[in-house]
Amino acid sequence: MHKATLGDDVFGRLLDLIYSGELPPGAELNEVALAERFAVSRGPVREAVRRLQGVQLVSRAPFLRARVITLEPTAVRELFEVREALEGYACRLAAELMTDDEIAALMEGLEANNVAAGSQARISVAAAFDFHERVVRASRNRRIIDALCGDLYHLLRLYRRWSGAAGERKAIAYTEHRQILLAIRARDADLAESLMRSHISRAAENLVDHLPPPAAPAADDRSAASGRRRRAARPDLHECH
Amino acid sequence: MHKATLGDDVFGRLLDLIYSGELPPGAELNEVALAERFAVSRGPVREAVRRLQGVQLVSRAPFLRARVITLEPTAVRELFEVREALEGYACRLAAELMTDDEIAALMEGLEANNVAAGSQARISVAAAFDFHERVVRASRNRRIIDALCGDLYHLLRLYRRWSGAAGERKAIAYTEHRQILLAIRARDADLAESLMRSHISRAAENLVDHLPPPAAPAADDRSAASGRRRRAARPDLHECH
DNA sequence: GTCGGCAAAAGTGTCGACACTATCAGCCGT
DNA sequence: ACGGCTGATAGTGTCGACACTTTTGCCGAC
Repeated sequence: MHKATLGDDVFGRLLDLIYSGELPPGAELNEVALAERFAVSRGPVREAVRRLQGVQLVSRAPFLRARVITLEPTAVRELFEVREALEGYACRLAAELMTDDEIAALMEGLEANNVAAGSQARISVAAAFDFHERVVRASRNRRIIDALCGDLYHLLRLYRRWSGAAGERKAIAYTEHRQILLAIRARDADLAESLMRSHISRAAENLVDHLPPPAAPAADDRSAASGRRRRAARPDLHECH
Repeated sequence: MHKATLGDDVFGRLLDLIYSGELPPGAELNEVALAERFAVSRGPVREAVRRLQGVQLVSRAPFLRARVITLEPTAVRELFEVREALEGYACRLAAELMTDDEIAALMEGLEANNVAAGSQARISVAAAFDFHERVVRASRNRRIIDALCGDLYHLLRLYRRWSGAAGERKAIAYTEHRQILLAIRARDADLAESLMRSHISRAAENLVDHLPPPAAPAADDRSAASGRRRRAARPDLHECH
């Protein structure tokens, strides 16, 4: 069937490199180096980089080197405003369109995860993703789903990866998620949208407060380009939005 | 400075072909044919087509031919829902962020255009675009601005190009625009967002009602691929959203 | 006459080489 | 010594050719 093309493969691998921190924010993407590394020609690499540019994970000008985006607080704010608008609206649609069965299933998953959260915080995070994703998909709007679960989701992961936001929001998130779901079950679209917006807004504040120092422009760390350094302090710490 | 690259050039030219109707919805984009036509190699054409895919103006699977998107009513609805969410939010931000001077200037432009609309309907449309664009830009959110004035704007133009929506909304639009602007001036963010949403929602209904028949799958018109036919009935009729 | 398989054609994916542009080091003049 | 200029260098943009996939048209079997 759809035999995966090399470009798609390289795209995924570059995403992994970015998520893993091997390509930290601000790192430059050298087409030939990447092509060598992945043992492919420059064509697929080019295409993958262009796609990353389309997702706004890398910034690029015509003849200049492509760079992984930096984590400016302004950009974080703008990203979360878009999430507020889009995911809030998706939540409204969900309140109008979800079937009772879907709501019940989501509620069940939320509760089941909450009891498990005490011992294993990790799976709580995964479930938080799951909650947001399921609400978004319930909007039945392919364009919104693609935007939130595709492009914006990548950026979100990147920001979370590099933010030192602590886990205190994990506990709060459950409560907020539950309130949102209750509003959906009550078919109160206005309330559901409002709650989702507040939820995301608070997550944004939490995240921006824990952003790393603005990439201290001291010229000491001049080695971020092609090497494989800067191991992640906490290799896989995610945070609840 | 930024010497335009061939890929950018081809991208723009393809946009023109799509807008002009020479590449109608559903037409397939042949890379070699386009490369010949533009007197460039397949590389730039490939890149341009990929960018069009990123903007969702063409749909494409790995080894299949790229096609200009079709105008399904569902897709129109989804597009306008995104506009409702995003542009409504932008309107809220505008109500909070616009300076009094900006508001006064926009009001002035709106009024000036209204008096001119009686004689020349064409410029009224351009001004409607201008109104929406200026409100969006007032959101100060680069991500929202890029989305609405970039990707989604292209789609909007395409839909309007192929919809037979009549001009009765032009008159109504002025009133609605004015109400929105009054809400902004009153710094009533909730009202401004709500009004903008209603405005866009009504425009969506108007547009979807006038969509062309769902590309009647009768096999009579098998000639839509590479030639240059199907002249526009009304070469440049735009419609107010 | 219709259906299924097969081979040619059309089209996209990938590659390596060449052309053009930006960056940086060193040189010259002041 | 400092600033501007000029090469060399690294990197991206473009090209034409080849490999792989899908589609299409044809042929024979049922």
